[in-house]
Amino acid sequence: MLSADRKKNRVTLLDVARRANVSRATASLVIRKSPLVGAETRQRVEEAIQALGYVYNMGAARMRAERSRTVGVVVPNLTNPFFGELLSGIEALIDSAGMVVIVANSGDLVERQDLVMRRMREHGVDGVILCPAADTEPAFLDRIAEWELPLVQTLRHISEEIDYAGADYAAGMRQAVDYLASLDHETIAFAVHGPMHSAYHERIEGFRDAMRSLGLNANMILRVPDQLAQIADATHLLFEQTEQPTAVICFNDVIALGLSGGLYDRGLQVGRNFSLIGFDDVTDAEALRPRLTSVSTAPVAIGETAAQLLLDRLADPARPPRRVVQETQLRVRQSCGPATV
Amino acid sequence: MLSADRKKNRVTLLDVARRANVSRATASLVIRKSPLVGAETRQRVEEAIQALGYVYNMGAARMRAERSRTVGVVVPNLTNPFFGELLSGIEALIDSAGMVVIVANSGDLVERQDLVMRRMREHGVDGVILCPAADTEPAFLDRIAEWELPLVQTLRHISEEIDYAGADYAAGMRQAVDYLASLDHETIAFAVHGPMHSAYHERIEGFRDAMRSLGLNANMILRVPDQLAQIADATHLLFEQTEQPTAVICFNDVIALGLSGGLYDRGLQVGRNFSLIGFDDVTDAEALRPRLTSVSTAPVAIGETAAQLLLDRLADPARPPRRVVQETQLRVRQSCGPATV
DNA sequence: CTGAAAGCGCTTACAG
DNA sequence: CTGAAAGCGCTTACAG
Repeated sequence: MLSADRKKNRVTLLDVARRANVSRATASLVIRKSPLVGAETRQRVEEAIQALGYVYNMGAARMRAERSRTVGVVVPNLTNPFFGELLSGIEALIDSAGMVVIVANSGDLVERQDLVMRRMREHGVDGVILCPAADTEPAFLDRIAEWELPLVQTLRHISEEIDYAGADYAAGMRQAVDYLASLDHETIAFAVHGPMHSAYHERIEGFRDAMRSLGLNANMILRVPDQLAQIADATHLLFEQTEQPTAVICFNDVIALGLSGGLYDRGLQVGRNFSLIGFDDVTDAEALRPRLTSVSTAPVAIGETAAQLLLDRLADPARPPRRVVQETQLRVRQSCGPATV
Repeated sequence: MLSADRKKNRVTLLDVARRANVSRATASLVIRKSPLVGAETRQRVEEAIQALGYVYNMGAARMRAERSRTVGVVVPNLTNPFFGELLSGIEALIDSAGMVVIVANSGDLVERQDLVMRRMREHGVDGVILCPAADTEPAFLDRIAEWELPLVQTLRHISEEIDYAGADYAAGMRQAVDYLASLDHETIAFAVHGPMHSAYHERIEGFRDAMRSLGLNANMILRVPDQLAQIADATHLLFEQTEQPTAVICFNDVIALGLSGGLYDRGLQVGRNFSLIGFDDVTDAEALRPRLTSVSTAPVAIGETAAQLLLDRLADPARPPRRVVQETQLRVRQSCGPATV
């Protein structure tokens, strides 16, 4: 009954056209702001739209026009504030392009990612921005290319032939290492966790290269738990190495936050007895005590870039693929001090 | 050219039907898993789908069926981890119902919210979950009701006649106050910030009622900056009151994190010289030192509840409105100690 | 259980 | 600048 009412009441473009004494095609042109329509006609149509309370039906338009003004965004995790910031940047740009974003969570699982991408296709998104789940095969992206579904990779990349927006993680690592070296640290640990993907490897390699080029031991890499709550209790790992580190670089600020607590629990004073440096520079970094020195990767800006890449590709599907890699920035605060050996 | 190719190549239900030697209607029934189709016929159709690489066209289906399997979610902020967790809960449930979520950011601005809701309508979402922007007028929700667009409010509520999913903020405040009182605190400040909306007022009233019912001064409410980075510097406000508080309850964990730094900067030891209690219990609470005692409001669970309310309403548009208000839980950690006066 | 027909509300050429 | 016609790919009654 209800939906029957709704249907019956629905005012269509034809109703508008009739009331304005024009054809449906003309009314359609007015709505799409075509310059082909005369000012007087346009006004009549707009009045009719107002009077009738006409609502544009994207569903019908997309069917005919073969585009939906909809883009998909799939991320491995919605709970992590980092992805929230990324999403925020994407949404802002997509919105200002008059489009809308459909968001989905892959849980960093390739099977779910498969499902989610299929669903995106059925919903007829015009394109998708994907942070590929760990272990995504290149063949998966090839398949999407066969669908002719425009795609951009973000934060992690699998294929060189597909647009990518990210940050220069290796350079960020070099900034962190160089800074610690300038404070005379020589034995520096790198604490990592999480799944292994391009961003993971870039950070590891960045650390290694930077250490080696300074003639330092590049092998002190230790894995800590994924869950923030358990990281503090893994701090002892720092003190079970063959050599005693005086500083630790963290894969991300989550680890930095966790180790910061663990160091405190051991009675160490971060920035005095031990130096700690984070990665990502989430908002908490500034609020911590001592304030956390961290390498900023600006996720909001990455999101905006990813969205712009997709918009550009939609405009020209044939353009060559681009990689836009943002510079990172070291935010020096209080969590590092001179090496005291 | 490209899109022409795509169009030409598109395999439709009619192609599938022909290949399987059935009518289009029958093929449609198979896709929608209707029990009306015989097993042998079903299999033939499924083989044809496989062989042809048929992709279901939601756009066409939604037009005919008058529903889109799409729900809108509009939040005032995507950057705040709290909303990320809410969104995560919503997405999980909506996904498992075979639907998809369109997300939008109102920026907590009524004008943008207006725009965004209009866009949602044009896109034909089946319903929307809204965290209303501060200063949303009840008339705004009435208008949406006139659109016959199913709606559920979350975290904040404007109208009693519309479904709502939230937490019992007032009870949470009472838990915080009672706990501090049990440690003999008598002069307790309440630090707030942000826009004023139902959740704001509920916390304020919850604080006041709890304090008054213990015979304590319920008026020590102070506003701190919205931005985390600036909160620490507002800590002095705590020490410019007519009476000297021995504890502060924070409107949320962001404030708690900020004041925790500010207290540290003044040489105070949280949990010894001064007690601090947060609200929301974000993941950081456990990682801070001293560990932050906080009232948990479980945003993921609120998101799931909101999604379930919407699903239920979609199933029965006429059902009476419901309010589902989750219990909060006090997570006692290390940031509170006995009053030392 | 299956088929032929109508129609959802728009946009796109094509004429004029 | 405007109009008449066709069609996007499905689902929904209605017959059989």
